[in-house]
Amino acid sequence: MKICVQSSLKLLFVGRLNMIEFSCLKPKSVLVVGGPTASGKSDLAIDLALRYNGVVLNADSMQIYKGLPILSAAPSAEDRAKVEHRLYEIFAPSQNGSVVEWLNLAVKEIHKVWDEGKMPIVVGGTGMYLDNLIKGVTPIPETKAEIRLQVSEILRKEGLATLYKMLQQSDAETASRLSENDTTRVKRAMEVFLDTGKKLSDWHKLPMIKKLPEADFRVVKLLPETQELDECCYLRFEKMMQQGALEEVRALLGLKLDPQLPAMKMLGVPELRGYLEGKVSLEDAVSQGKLHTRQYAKRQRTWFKHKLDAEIVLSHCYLHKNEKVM
RNA sequence: GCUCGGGUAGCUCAGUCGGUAGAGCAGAGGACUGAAAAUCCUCGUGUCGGCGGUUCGAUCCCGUCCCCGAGCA
Repeated sequence: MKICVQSSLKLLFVGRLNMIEFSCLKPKSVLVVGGPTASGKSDLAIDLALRYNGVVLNADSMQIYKGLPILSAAPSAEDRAKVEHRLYEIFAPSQNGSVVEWLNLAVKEIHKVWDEGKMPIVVGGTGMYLDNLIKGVTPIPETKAEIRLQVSEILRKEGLATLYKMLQQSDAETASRLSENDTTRVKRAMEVFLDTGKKLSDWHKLPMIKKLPEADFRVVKLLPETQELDECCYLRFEKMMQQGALEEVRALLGLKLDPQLPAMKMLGVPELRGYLEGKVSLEDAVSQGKLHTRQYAKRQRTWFKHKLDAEIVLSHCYLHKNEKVM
């Protein structure tokens, strides 16, 4: 009988598949690929799928939407022909997805892939999604739509300062943890309190619930140095422009969606929209798009660096031989 | 050539009724528990265009020179 010892951290200096080896995979293993945008994780996922008889599952909060295949870097027909991809482009851009919605779908798909005798390969740049999948979620019930609306109204009429004061009174612990400028989190904390009658800080003291307690997560993360990552981001945005990103945004604007929707905030959309509406030159729009892409990549890099434990860390972008950086 | 604006942080600009200066953006690092490609936190010395003058003290006032923009010739 073979004795399995999970390898400790492997540091790879060249992003080539022949150096990536997962030993002792089990029937309930899940390969996880995390890393910043443009680091080549989708290609890595495909190569892993080819090698381990896998199905690629999306863990990216933007690639889940339809309508922006170029800007979201959705898998191409060619990629889909190589290996099966699931959970891509399944929500309308008018929808507002969430971590838990994704998580429920992902859990279902992972079970299906296991049942098919294949290896689920979860890949994405949304750290929080991977975190919730691997470490679990706090058991807070879904807040009611009317509560969320109520909080939005307070925010709109009274402002964030008022909302923050309310939070200080109802949940001082969370309030002190948050910045008074953090709209997203102050809102969320207030919604939870009003809906459940229980403080968010108390909810957080409960044990996390793992949706896949039986899963053996095997993680590889890409962590290229900033300079290399920047180059990858620039190239990627240029490629998107060549592929017709502008037309894609034009079509999206035709839908007249609420600009607050996640799909409307996708990198490149606000920038190219500025050009299409005659507010900035194309050159400026593109350089802003590149800039925001690399700023985003930096944020993701920070997340993955500190929050995603991995047994394999790649210190370069994962590129195929015909692609070159710089 | 003349007149009027300007020349201040990598960029755009504010300001100092004379006591050596500060915002936004960019940049660096960080956070992140149901919008996360979201949201947020921390970090600001630069010959204040050059040279003179006035002054205890000039980036600020005066002179002069250089550069940019607009107008007039």
